[in-house]
Amino acid sequence: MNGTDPEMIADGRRRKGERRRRLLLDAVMRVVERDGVAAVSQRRVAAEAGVAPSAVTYYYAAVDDLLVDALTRVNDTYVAALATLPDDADAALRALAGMIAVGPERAHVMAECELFLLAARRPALRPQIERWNRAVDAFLAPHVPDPDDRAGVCAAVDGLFVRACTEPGLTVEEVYRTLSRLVSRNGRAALR
Amino acid sequence: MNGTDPEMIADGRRRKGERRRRLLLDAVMRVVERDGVAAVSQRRVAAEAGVAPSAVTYYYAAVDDLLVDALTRVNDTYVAALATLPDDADAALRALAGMIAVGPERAHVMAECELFLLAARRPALRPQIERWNRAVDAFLAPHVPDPDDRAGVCAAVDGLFVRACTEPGLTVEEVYRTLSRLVSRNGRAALR
DNA sequence: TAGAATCTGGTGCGAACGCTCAGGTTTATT
DNA sequence: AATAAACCTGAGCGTTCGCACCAGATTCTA
Repeated sequence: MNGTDPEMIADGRRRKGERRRRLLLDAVMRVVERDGVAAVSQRRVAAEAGVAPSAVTYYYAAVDDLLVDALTRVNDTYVAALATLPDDADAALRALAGMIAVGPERAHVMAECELFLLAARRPALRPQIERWNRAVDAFLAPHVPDPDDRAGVCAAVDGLFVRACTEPGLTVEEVYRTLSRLVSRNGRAALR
Repeated sequence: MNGTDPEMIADGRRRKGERRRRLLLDAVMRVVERDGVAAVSQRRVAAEAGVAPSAVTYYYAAVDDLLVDALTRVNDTYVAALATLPDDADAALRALAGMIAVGPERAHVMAECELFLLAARRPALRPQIERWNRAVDAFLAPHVPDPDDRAGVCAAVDGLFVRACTEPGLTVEEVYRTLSRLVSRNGRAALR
């Protein structure tokens, strides 16, 4: 994320502004979770955050910018999470599966997916996509050395994210099983 | 698709109606292609089809129904296309890659992707998702016999669809390469 | 303490939205 | 020719939307 840690800002005015920004972004996420990206509007977010509609305009010139910022933040958390997964292949895959198949907390997963589709149309989000792709690729690199093999596993990770959106009942066990199969077939163990 | 072939309907009135319905659905696809699912509205579709706004309401009680119908049709074409792919593994994968990486004609690919995300919220679209998943699974079954291995390849297919949306420059060659790698690693050839 | 920067909430405009409805046109049936 | 069914439309109602504008409150700097 481009945002500096709010607590590190000296100026108390700006600090309050940053806090306010977070309030709005959290509200956006709640709206996305409940009604989807399409339902995100200036007024609705304001109502969700308990704030005057004009406050949204104050911090974001257009609602579109708000959306971009919110989805960027979601991507941040995922990229960061990928970077801190354990080194051990099995443990890492299990953790990744846990990130994908999260029953009730689907909001972030769906937001990440909607980010992908949104990026297909909005150039402003393209860098986020590339960041995500690079992060997945880097995470898999140690376990699936061959780039061509890795491309398939990367695609599968994306596909599993989508499936997690469409199938709320998807379990961590299922995702883990699929992932570990893929890695064992395409990864180190399969190399001759 | 539930719709009967319009040309087979005896009643000229209904036939005209069916033609009209197609006109609207084509307009929807054009709007989706240009501005995304979010931009689909009664008035916009009507304008795109060169029809009075009330005409949309006449054929579809709510715009949501229009969207469901349009996306269902897209899914129809994909499911049908999957069913008629050649038996030969290599030829089939090449054809599938051609379905995914279609440069300018991305509209249908994106529509299929948006269908997936929409279905995450609308129960009316759930059956379409399951139909798609079954179709992919059935297509891959001869080439990737083991169900657990197949799950990974299925996920990768979905992921490649998403990637085709976010990367307009994705080539058929790249997709084919990835797919054939996956199948050779997970499929018949890899079995012991 | 003065002044600048930041924040806040209220009001309102123009546009687009979904949807209803009364009534007119076309086509099929009898 | 008469009746009915299906098709089609223009006008319009009520709602929501994004955004602009601005007066006043708050907060920091000097």
